[in-house]
Amino acid sequence: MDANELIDETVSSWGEQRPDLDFGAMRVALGINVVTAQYSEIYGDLIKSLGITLGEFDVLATLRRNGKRGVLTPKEISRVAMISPSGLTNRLTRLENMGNIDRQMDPTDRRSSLVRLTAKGAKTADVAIERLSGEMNAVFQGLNKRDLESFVRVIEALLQKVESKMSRVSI
Amino acid sequence: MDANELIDETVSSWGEQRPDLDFGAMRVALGINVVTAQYSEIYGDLIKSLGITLGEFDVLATLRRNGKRGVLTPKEISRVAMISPSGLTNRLTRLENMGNIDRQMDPTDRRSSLVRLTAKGAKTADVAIERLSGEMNAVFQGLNKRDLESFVRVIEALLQKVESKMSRVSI
DNA sequence: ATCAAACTATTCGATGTCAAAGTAACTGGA
DNA sequence: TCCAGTTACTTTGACATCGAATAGTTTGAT
Repeated sequence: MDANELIDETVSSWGEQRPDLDFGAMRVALGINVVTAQYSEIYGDLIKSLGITLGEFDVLATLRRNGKRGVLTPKEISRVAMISPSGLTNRLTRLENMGNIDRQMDPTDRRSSLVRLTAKGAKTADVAIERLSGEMNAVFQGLNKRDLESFVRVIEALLQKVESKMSRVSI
Repeated sequence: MDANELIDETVSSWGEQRPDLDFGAMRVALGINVVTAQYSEIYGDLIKSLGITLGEFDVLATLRRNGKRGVLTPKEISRVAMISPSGLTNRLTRLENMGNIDRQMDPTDRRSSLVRLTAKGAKTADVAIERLSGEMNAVFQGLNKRDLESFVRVIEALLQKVESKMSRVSI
């Protein structure tokens, strides 16, 4: 039984148990969930061989997008990586111990610090983004062009509906 | 800055840093990720008031789809809920302590057990699915019909590409 | 009938996350 | 200048999850 069948079975059994409810949107919502979960696992495995997790890559990628020696404050990183302050501290500590980043005092604000990619960290980020972009292109290759355009429109519309709170955007 | 702009900025900054790579698929992939993360949070908050998490609801829903007094073995639950055996044991223990399920010996296989919804658990599942299906319908309401059909086709195509390993399907 | 292999659920240890409290530093109005 | 409020990061404690190891049970080959 493949994923689509399992989703169909889930939705239809709900329809039997609760005929008073409308499960029209549920098939789509479940589909998105499963697709995301599956590909997150694939992407995670892809960079696991580099010795980092997807969450740690979020941080490296956010820095790398700021330049080969990207420098940002933890505050700026947490904004786009959507992680709690305590979670970010732990990620930064791990990445620092691995030698992928270093932390320096911020001369203009002693509460803050400056997080900077090391040469090793930049290399890690570059290899990871090469693999990820390649995998992503492979995933969407061969899909109907018109359908894909509609797909993007729907995603954008859904995003506008929740634009209030921001979330994970790195990679 | 809304979600779409943030994604655009992410992709375009990657394009500047790595002009040798193709980030065509990345905008779509990031969009799906963000949409899923956002709505998972919304759905999670929705049922938090019932005193359970989204993962615990996965279990209750899997049982409830099997009837008002749904009975399944942990093995069967873990198959569709995509959770490790140890993680499921913990979820079942929590749900049992809350009085949402009970566990009995399986008379036909003494290695296994039978997990059954209590009346309270069935009620919890019913209230939760009412809220969730309502919220899901609201989310997709007002979207272009043709685009939505294309959207579903793309989701199904993506699912077929990963049909090997199965994942979270409950709800 | 016996026994090795497979299976089911649980326990244990480690990991990663968050919320809340804590520490230190900055800011601006009186 | 003073100091209350805000901000930035870290620490702490609680918790959910996973992988590996474990205990008991069933299955199947001989």
